Amino acid sequence: MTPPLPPAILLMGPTASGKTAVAMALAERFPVELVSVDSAQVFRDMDIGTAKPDRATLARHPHRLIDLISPEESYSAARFRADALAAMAEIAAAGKVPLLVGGTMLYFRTLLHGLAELPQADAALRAELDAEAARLGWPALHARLAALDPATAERLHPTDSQRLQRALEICLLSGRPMSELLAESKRQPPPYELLSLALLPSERAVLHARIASRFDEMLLAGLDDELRRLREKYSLSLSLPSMRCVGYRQMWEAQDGLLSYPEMRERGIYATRQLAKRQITWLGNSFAAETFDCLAGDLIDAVSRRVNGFLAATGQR
RNA sequence: GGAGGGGUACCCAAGCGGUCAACGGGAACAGACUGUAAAUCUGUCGGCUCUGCCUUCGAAGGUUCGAAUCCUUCCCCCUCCA
Repeated sequence: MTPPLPPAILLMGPTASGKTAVAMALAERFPVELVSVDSAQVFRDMDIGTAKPDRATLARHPHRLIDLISPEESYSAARFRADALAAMAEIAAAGKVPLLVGGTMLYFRTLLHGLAELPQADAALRAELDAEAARLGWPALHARLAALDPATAERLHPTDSQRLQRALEICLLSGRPMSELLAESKRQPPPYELLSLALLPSERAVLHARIASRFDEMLLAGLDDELRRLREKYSLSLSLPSMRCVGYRQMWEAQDGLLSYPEMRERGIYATRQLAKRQITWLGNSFAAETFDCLAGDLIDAVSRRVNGFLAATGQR
């Protein structure tokens, strides 16, 4: 007879679906503590463009895994898993229920399934591979991968730069093909009784309208200045993960005169919509989550009722 | 009023007698995804009874075996001169 697992709640949804509002409402009503699942909110000083909750909200309901690193650094799915499990353990030990909220679906997946034992990122090697790709083109590196790891090469498109780079990195660092290492890995579900909830829009067009007005709000709130300050304070480049975030990248190009202001706005909105689409694809195909229409008027009540039932069933109420 | 330039698919844009349902790019839609994931990449993208057919390149005529491409008239837009 094993002891029952402690409860934890996952709240997933595309950008602009209203995750934060729901999470705040839940935090008001239930003994939960928030953990952010967001690859952009980990960066310090990137507040407006990543739609971080405002100071007052954060003071009332602290979020874990926000403001972890400088925009000069990079985060990773592996680090997220370790950080998230540690945060969850702390919360559970304090008698609270972890509520993981966010839109970075790879991170949710990693939390749910675990990762294979693969070598860490190696900046020097990546730089070498980048240089080689600049000289020969990614299809040439794809051919190189085909010799080292035919199965993975088969699976990857010759222009999928990022995955080709990683697959080569793994082969070169470990001396073994990525496909083998993956095949050896087994699922490592987190030691919690999970309630997975997904927020999805019943009408895409409404989400698109929200995305546009939210982007305009960011511009009004001073995204331009925020990026200026970041560029003064840190040593940044467009190739860093932080500066590839939606909004920052476009604003960077506008500040460098590569885009007009209206073009920047338009492309920022496009990029946000495309991000939302990718998140929706994940939610539609990869997670067994209970879905709620994020456009429904009674969203918060509906989610609250579900959470209430879950916590009652797990003896947490 | 005069002189030029232009109107191409949702948008931008190439084409300038046949190989054009029409290069590119964008958007949109669908999908993939194991240490960069707000990233990276793929597919579809006029319609259909879909190895072919139908309707499209401002409008209407015309030339031609054959036109988005040539001619005529008309409509609209832009620039310059008055």
